[in-house]
Amino acid sequence: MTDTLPTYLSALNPEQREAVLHNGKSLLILAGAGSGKTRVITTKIAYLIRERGVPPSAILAVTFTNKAAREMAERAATIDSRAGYAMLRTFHSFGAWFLRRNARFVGLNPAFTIYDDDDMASLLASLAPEKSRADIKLIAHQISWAKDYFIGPADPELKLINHRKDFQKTYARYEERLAEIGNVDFGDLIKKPADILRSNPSFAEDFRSRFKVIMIDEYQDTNVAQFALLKELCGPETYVCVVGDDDQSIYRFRGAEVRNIIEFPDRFPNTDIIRLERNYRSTSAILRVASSVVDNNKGRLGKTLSAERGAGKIPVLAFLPNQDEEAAFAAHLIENSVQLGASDQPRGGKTAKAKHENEEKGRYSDWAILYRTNAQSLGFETELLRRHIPYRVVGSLKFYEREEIKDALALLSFLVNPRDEISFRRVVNKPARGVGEATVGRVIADAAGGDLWASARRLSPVLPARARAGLSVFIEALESGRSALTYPAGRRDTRAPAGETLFDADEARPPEVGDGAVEKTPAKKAEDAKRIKKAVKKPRTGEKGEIIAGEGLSICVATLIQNAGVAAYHRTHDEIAGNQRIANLQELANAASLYPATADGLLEFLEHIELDRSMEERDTDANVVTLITLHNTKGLEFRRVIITGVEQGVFPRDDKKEEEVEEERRLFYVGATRAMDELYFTSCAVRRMFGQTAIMEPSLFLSEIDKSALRVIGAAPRGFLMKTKLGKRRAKGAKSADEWDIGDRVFSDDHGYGYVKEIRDHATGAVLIIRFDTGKELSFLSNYHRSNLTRIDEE
DNA sequence: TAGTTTTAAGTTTTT
DNA sequence: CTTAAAACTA
Repeated sequence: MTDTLPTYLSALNPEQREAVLHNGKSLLILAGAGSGKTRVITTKIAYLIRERGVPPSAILAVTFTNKAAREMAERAATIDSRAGYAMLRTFHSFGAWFLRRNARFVGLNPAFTIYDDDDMASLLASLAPEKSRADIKLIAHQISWAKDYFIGPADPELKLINHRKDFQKTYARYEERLAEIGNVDFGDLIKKPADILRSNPSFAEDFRSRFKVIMIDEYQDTNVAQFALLKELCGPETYVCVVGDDDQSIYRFRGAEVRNIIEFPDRFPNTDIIRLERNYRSTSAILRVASSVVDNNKGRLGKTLSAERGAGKIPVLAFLPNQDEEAAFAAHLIENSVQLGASDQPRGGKTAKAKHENEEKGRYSDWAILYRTNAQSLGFETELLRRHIPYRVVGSLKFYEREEIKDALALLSFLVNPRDEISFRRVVNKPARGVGEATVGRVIADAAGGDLWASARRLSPVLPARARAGLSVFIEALESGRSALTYPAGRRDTRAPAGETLFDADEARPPEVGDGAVEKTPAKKAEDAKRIKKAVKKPRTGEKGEIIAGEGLSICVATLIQNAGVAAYHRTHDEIAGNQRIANLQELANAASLYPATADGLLEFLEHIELDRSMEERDTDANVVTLITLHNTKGLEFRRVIITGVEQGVFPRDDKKEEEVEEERRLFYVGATRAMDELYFTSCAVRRMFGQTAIMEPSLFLSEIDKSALRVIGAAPRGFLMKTKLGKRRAKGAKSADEWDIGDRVFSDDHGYGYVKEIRDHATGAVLIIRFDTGKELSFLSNYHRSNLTRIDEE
């Protein structure tokens, strides 16, 4: 039996094994939901190292999220520890890595910081102050869109995004200004590396020898620019393996191009295709529901998932009157299942197995509540809190969106890059220290696109007393932050001249072609992860509310925040909210303690924050319910899933065009296939949206499911699924008609006088269409709006 | 310039 | 309804 496969390979099914052992030119793995795709990738990495002698550093594996990258690294390392030396990153983080090492090709200082969408908008606003915010946002969006499609300002294809000449001009000016500042935006992290490789053929040829194997996960969500980058990274020797599922492409709005996966075999000649269609996650009842919706899509490769886990429970669709009931329903389901487990708990001695089963039954962490938009989480949070059900909200980026955190980060960014006008404007007078618009304007004009820190220093003596004093505080704070840093290696003079950048362009690191010397060891990475957890868990704050410095980079962060007067401002300004803000700043400082107190460490810290804002280390052991957007569930699985708000206008939104509806269908498919054992849908008759109570219809997707595939709870609206006779409902409608008649005069506190124009039936009673004297027409549900609407009896 | 009041606008999904 | 920007006042 010496010729049998090693255990880690024999554990795979034939298709998975074929995918792992495949060798040839390029490979496309079409992996359905729950088909063990991650396992294939991680095993393949280990296999290449073990059996094929591929050096780990010659393997590049690209994932979609940082979380996925971490997970993959962990799993691969359990098969072979050397896998930890492979490069596992997101596309953007790979782009940043590449760009820092090869920035000189595009005249960029390697110490760039990364602008997020807000910074992008601020920069655009400073270029075109006459434009409204909505316009700025649109332009910002179109520019990122262009970059996702690998279109520069000079490319004729730009017309396809916005044909107007002034858009082209704005884009060009934006690029110029960004280059002057020396920063990059998200799109640049992909586009610039591709540009560099494309326009430097001999360098590109050298670089291609670094990575012999390139694997890309979630390939269905890559965009045109990422495809271009992939093409540039591939030499004649490179082995390319992409993995994806066209039915799970859900990031079109961000430039994802499903065609990348559909046309992959055409773009990479001699591609072999392997399909993974055995689903190990969900029961067939769940898969049936998921497939019946996505089957309505036209543009897809098509596949048939087979359930390896048997029939299972029929998914439940609950029609509920409103959001509160929806939250209560979800909470009730969870509570019930957990209590069931608890009450079954053995009183006396029972076997460990029985105990284990009970525990499984009763865990909060089996449950996930899914919703389309982050805003929907609120109602569930309230209800879960009330019932003392533990939960966690995944992925709302709130922490880094808090004003105090953005301010602190802007201070740090400015410290790294004193040409960063956007950060400078944000923090120079925050908290207010007498540096007004006029002074800011003078400094910016004086710097003329150059070093603002130096200009501030130079101008300070000639400014009026108040501005001078304020600016001095700002400059001194920066200097205190800088002196908390050690300078980059190789620099003799630790005392930098005033206003000098931490990194100078001429000091740029030499280009790196495949050395990989600075990569962290797997052990180091694991240790870092532990320290992150520890630091984040224990936020300490000083007694008087000052920010306490820990070790490493936190000294710099704490010093800077402290001396800029930010902490003092929050402390004195708002006692209640201020405490929270200071605690947040403290948390930021704590997170920084993991990085060395060097300029490089600061850069690394900022980059980490820009590229991975999720903050939470997913603590899989915690026994809590997960609240999460449908988008965020990609790659996750839960025993029991509740998909909420399955209503027309919410999921899908009604303003969707056909192609976008297809994308929402895929999102439905992604959400439903997260469930292992039980799946629930909730659909409300009424929902508070935009500050108004709207009458909802069940989602189009629900009507695409065969009624035998779902168990329906609650009253379905008429005409939906159940083919009830019209007359039956009429009788009920007549009931409410004795309260309301067409033509009744009504009064509403919000909208004034009006009359009943129409009465319609709905799941929970009559719907009144009221035409107000203002000309506005609104719908009211008679059972839920009585307080808002009164009938005026006329003679 | 800072703080307050008023008004308007916006709510998808994320690296 | 909430949040953010603009306008206004001290």
